Amino acid sequence: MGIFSKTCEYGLRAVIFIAQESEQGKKTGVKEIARHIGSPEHFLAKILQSLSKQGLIQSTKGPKGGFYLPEAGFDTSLAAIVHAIDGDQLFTGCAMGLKNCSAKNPCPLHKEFGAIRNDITELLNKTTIGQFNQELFSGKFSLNN
Amino acid sequence: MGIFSKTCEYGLRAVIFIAQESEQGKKTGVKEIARHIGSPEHFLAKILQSLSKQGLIQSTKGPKGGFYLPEAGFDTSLAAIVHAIDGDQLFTGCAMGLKNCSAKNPCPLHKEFGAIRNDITELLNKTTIGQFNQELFSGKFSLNN
DNA sequence: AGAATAAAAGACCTTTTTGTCTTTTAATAA
DNA sequence: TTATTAAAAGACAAAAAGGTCTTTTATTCT
Repeated sequence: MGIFSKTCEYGLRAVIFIAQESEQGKKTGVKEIARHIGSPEHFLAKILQSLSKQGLIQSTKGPKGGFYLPEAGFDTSLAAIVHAIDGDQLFTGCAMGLKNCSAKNPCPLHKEFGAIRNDITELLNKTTIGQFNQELFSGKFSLNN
Repeated sequence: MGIFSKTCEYGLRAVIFIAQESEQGKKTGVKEIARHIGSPEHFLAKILQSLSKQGLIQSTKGPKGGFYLPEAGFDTSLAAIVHAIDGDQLFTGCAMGLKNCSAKNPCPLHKEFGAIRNDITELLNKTTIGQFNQELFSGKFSLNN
């Protein structure tokens, strides 16, 4: 597996896509989102329901309904999404899986991986959901295979 | 989940421990290794069998048998262990799970995560299995909870 | 040679992750 | 107010990861 779980990969791609649609005032249904990001439809529905319950995206039911980002949502960090789906393992866990690993009781990789973890955290914190819209519109960035 | 699979976490801890024992000319049985690194015994046995089959560690059966590192084994990189257990996903996979992600067809995180992946790869490549013995002996580093 | 030891091999089980399907609830529009 | 639409909810299933147990094979020591 990669850095993120599959669930998280789908979640990130979906929310970034939703941001793009939302910028044009559109709400988007699961079916269309799934098609655009290349994910299983019903599985994605679950993920989006969870993100919605956690307030990271919004939704309305019925005709003309779908998922969308509220104003403030564009500034949500990728870290918030990752945290909401994968928890804080990536941000705080020991690379070697030791529960009591710390500066006082370090695993052999504690220091070096700490630096890398900081880089990852920093990147995910500073990167917002809405910041890719331009490149996505122009086709420079891709969200599907 | 963390950066590595649980299997890989156990594998890394075990091989580093085996290196420490091997430096003193000792062979070590699964039972003792499992106890020292805090892993399930039979599960670890599978992992070590696999690493042994791949030539990263060695073993002999019977009384006075056990796992050990041959001379050259001390210079094996952590990357080699990770690769043997988790494959190359960590080193080459797209953060967002896109199969066709590349410089020509990048996902939104392609460039930034590429840099982080390079750091991880570099660290794992330059770090050898044998280089922690001193600190492990002195109790500065820990492999168990 | 025979007993004891320890890895190798493989069957099997449990939990988590990933994925599918159906029913219910809420919103809209005719 | 009824039909339609789309998310919410939840049951279910498949696959992968994680873990356990037993049998077989190789080695050593007596």
